[in-house]
Parts: sequence; structure tokens; C-alpha cells
Amino acid sequence: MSNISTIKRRRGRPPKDQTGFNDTKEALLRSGMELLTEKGYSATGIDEILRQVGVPKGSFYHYFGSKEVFGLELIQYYSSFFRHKLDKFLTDQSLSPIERLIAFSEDAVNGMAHYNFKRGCLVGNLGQEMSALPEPFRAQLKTVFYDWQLKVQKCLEAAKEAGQISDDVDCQQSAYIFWVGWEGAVLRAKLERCPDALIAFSKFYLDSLK
Amino acid sequence: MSNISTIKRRRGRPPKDQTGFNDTKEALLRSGMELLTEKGYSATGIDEILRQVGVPKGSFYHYFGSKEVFGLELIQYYSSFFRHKLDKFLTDQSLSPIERLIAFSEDAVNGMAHYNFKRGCLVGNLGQEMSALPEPFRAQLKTVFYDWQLKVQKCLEAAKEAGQISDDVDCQQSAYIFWVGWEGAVLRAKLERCPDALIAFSKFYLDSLK
DNA sequence: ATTTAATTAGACGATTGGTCTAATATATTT
DNA sequence: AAATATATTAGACCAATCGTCTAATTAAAT
Repeated sequence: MSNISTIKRRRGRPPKDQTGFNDTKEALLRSGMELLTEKGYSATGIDEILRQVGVPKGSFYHYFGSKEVFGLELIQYYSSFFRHKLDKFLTDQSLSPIERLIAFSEDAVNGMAHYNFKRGCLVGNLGQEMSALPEPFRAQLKTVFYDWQLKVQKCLEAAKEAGQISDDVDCQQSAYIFWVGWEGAVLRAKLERCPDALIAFSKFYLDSLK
Repeated sequence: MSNISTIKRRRGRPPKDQTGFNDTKEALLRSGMELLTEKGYSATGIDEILRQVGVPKGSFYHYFGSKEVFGLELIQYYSSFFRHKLDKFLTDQSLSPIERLIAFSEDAVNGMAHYNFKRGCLVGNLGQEMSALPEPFRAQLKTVFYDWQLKVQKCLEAAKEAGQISDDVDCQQSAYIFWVGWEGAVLRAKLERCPDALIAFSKFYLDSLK
């Protein structure tokens, strides 16, 4: 099921570690990311995360003041993970701008297929749950979407420059629409356990740019 | 907050009621619909529904064998509620086919605004939560989407007939896309607590039909 | 009048969620 | 090296949640 390391940690203050890399905290975030992209915030219990990582509750509350704080850090964690993925595709100079968008969407299809369409997008999941979430989540999630939107916008501008898309396209607005629709497609792909919605939306969207 | 009737019910077998209308069961479904469209399945507790309606647990488990059964009935309840709304707009003969779609989306904007963008779409919410839900939910949700899709498809075919949209439009595929994107827009509207996404997607979609 | 059916009332046990304090081990200071 | 401070784990604890089950109440059916 999951391949998170469950090495037993020693009690007490750990020996100095110049790498500055925190194993337990990292593992908690990784596990949280897995579980929350699958089931969302409310449906995921702390105990579940703990069990998966193999640490007791004390560790969790040592690193995170509460589930809410954990959630907020997780958004950051996920968003920086996803930002890299986006950059990898959307600034790939070996591809034309439109090819970059296609590459991103193909990768997403593969990614979702890899987990049998059980995992979606953390940001989308949390957005859907918004009214059950602590209010501070909202601002954070909006910021993340805006960040992603900018990256798509840049890519569209490059496409326009290259004459791949119509001059009439409003790149900012169109990038906004992309994420609106894309999250809908991810949702639907999870429901149908198949990539149809992702593929269909991607095609539909790219056609609209001509 | 909520205006569900919390009339105290009498204990014991109720007097015969030829209307066949069940007050308590109806109230539980109504309350469930409110809470689940806001917070989803996992985040909503049975006790919360009970409290809102003002009945004890015994009543709940008298009418519904389990939370799962309740959820499944709720999907039916919501879907028939929504079907009426869809029909009201999408078969309104006083409007042109495209105007019907516009009317639907305007009504949705008003509806969401009315609840301060806290409530979304029950079916979308549950779709997002899918991996945390009992498996029988999946088939039911897919069926509902298919039903809605057919209604939009009919409307698009009428639009084509009337020469309002391009002959090239694949009405079935386009109706599918509509719901993919629309659910994304609802999600986003909830997150941003404003109708921008709904309006933007609606415009974008209609433009694509030309 | 008696029995049967429908419904509410709410106690109960198992499980889980989140918080908090104590125990333990290493680092730092003197 | 003894004393103190810091980092981390261990897990007790209480409140809430879920689902079950029995009793109580009322009306219908016989």
C-alpha cells in the first residue's frame, strides 16, 4: 500500500545532525500528502498518519501545534512539490509552448493512473472542503492557485509570441480558466477512475486557444 | 443559521396520515443535504444532523440503516431536487436553447451567492471525497452525472437545430465537458467565495460552441 | 381488549480525534 | 564532569462519533 519508512526512532534528544534534515517531520508531511490527496482533510485522522509513519502522537504534536498547523504546512509542502513539476514541463525549452502544456497534462494522466485514480490534487480537495476547514486555509489555497495560474499564463504568452495561439487570447483570463476546468477534470477522473475527463478537458481547452 | 423545523415529535406510533408524507425522514434528508453540500460526507456527523432537526438517534436509525444508506438516499434526494431545477431552465420554451443555459448558470450564481458561497454541489463534494467513501456511492454519482449530461446534451442539440451553435459541435462530448468544467467552477467559487469562476467558465464554454 | 406496528428516547461500548504531561536522551554550559 | 537546557518519544486522557440495542409510548389492526 504505502512505502513510507517506518524505522523506529530513538527516544530523547537525537544526536547532532549537520544535514539539518528532519526525518520524522518530513515523513509525516509525506504521509499526510498521500492521505490528504486521497481523502481530504476531514476524513484523514492523525492516528492514520501516525500509524503509517510508525511514530507516536507525541512526535506529531512536537512538530505541529495542531492538525490545522499541519494542514497549512502541508499546503506549502505540496505546493512547492507541484511547483517543481509545473516548472519542469512549462519551461521545458526543448518543447514548444503548446507542447509543454500537453506534456504537463499527459504527465498528470500518468500520475493519476499510477495511483489508480485514487489520489487527486491536494489543493482541489481542500478547496472543495473549504466550509469545513479553518479559515486560514482559504488565503493559502488562493495564493497557490494564483501562483500556478501565473505559470500557465507565462506559457500562454510564449505560445502567443510563437504564433501558436490566437492573438485574441487573454492569457491571464485563459490561465485562470485552465485551473478552474482542470480541477473539475481531476475531480471527475477520481470519480470515474479513468482519465477521460483529463484528456477531454485538455483537448477542449487547447482547441479554445486557436 | 438554519431554518429547519425543529418541532418536537410525539412519541409512539403516529396517527394515520393518508398523505403518506413523512415529516421526520424528510427533515433528516433536508438537513443532511444542507450539511453535506457544505462540508461533505466525512466532515458531517450524524449527531450534527440530529441536533439540527431536533430528533434523537433512534429516529435516524429507524429510517436509515446506517450512515452509508443515508448517504445513498441523500444522493437520490439531491439529484431529484437538482433534476427539477435543470428541467426548469433547460426546457424553458420561452427561451432559446442558449438562453436556457445562460439562465441556468445565472440561477446557480444566485443560488451560491445566497449561501455566501458556502454550499456547493453535493455530487461534486462526494466525487472529490470518493476514495474515502463507501464504494456503492461511485456508481450512483456516475449515474447522476450522466443524467445531467443528457439534459445538457438535449439542450445543445436544440441549439444546433436552431442554428445557434456550430454544426461541428459534438453535443454529447460537449455536454460531458460542461459538467467537468462546471464542477471545477463550483469548487473554485467556494474557495474564492465569489462567482467569478462560475461566470468565467460559463462564458468560456458558450464561446466554445460558436 | 388484545395484539401488532411505527416511532421516539436515549444508554452503551467500541473507536477515534486531538491535547497534554511525563519520561528519556542528547547537547550545552559552567 | 555535573548540572542544566533542549529535543524528541511515549502514551494517558477526555470528548466526540458511530452504530447498536432495549425500553417506552402511541396508534392501528384484529
